[in-house]
Amino acid sequence: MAAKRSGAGSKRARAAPQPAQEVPGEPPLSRDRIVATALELLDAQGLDGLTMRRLADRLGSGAMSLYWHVDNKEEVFDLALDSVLEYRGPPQMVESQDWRADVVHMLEDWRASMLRHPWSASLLPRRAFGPNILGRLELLSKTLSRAGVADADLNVAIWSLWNYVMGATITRGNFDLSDDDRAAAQQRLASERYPTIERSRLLLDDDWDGAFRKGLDFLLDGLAPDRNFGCKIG
Amino acid sequence: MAAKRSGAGSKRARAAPQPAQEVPGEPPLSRDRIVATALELLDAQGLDGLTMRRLADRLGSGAMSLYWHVDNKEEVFDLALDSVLEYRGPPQMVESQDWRADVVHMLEDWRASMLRHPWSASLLPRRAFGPNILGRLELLSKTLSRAGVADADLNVAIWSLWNYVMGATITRGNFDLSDDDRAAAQQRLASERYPTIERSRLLLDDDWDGAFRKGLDFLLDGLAPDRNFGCKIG
DNA sequence: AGGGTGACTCATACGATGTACGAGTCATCG
DNA sequence: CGATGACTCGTACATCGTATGAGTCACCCT
Repeated sequence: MAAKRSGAGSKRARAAPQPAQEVPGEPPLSRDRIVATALELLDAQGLDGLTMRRLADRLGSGAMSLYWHVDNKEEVFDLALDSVLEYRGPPQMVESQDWRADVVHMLEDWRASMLRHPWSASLLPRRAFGPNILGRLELLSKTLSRAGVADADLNVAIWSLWNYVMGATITRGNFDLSDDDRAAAQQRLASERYPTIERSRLLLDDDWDGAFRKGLDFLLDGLAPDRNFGCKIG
Repeated sequence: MAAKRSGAGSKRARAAPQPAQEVPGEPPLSRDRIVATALELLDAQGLDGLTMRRLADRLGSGAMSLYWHVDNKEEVFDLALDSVLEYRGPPQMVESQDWRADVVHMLEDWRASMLRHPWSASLLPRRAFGPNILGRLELLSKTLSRAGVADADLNVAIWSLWNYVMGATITRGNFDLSDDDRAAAQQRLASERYPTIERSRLLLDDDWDGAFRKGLDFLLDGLAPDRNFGCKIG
């Protein structure tokens, strides 16, 4: 019985009449504490490292207690992911002159936030859009719109940037762990018929940040509404 | 004991002296049959639908028998993924005039191959590069290189395209299942502070293919070595 | 004062999963 | 005929997510 499952989330409510006396043990369980601890665990042990039992242990509680605050493990993932994506945007970009720099900054911050927690990249492609993602998309939209992108092109622009950032981040997030793997793979190339990528040392290229930035520039060149920005010096 | 784990894969060898007499039951277990059946299962039931026991059942064998042909479940995923990415390239593109059309065709085929098996998108970002992926990357490299992309820019170009295709495919693959989810999410936008993406109906936009193509065009505009291709009429 | 209510915790248990282990079958070759 | 090695598979184990329902305790109403 109990309240459980009222509306969308799971419980909550009740103002704050906590008796304040459990100084010795642990503070009371709460959604926020669960999410914070899940983050720790994920950072320390990766995606598979997060289990409800381990999480509960770290919180000093029984495994099943978590389910009062959270519907299921999926929700823990969703919350952890969204918490990674929190954006403390530029304090005042109300009327920035350089929309392009703003966009680049936003997207680089986005990517950096996720790379700080490598598990988050593999987690992102899930249907739940948390408020923080939506916030980022909103800000991006607003910026592009204000920069002069026609409404008809807005969605294409946003999805293109999204795709690019997502792909770059996911790829990067799943790659840097395997340094010798990459070397091994690259070696395998030599013995078979992949001459071009073998020669360009594609799998060994380490300048992820630079490549991200350059590719983003290309994309923005294409998307730029002001076309004389679109033609770089070449 | 047994051979198990010799070199890289697991066994193989032995020419073909099969006695040919099990016509009634099932053909003998084999790596290929395992992968093919795994594909069926994945297509039918999704990522979580694939379990070693179910796979074995479908093959008419015991669960543990699989492990003779395959190291572990991970390897089944890797093989299934690579099999999805098989590329029957354009028969003769030895000296195609229109490299750009070639690239677009390759990338659209890539995306389409994965979308035909929606589970594959979430699976791709793993460190193992199968031969088919490498083959696609090689072909892409060769095409770009032949089109005049400088060696120094090759890797950036490839990774940019990779990122874009990956992001687009993963996003799409995880989205089309949730049609009302998207409607619900879009509705949620209205009640909160996301005016721009609410107005552009970002989450309801259904023209994935068109958006993919347009964004790709933008990217290629940026990447094009021939810069007068880079400036569209716009 | 006493009983009820609802918020919260947790022990136990269930059904699944991946796979280690080792015994089994059988064709082949010495 | 005995050995070898390819291959199959029953059993068992640890671990997982979570359903169920009993337990604790603060609070409110009468």
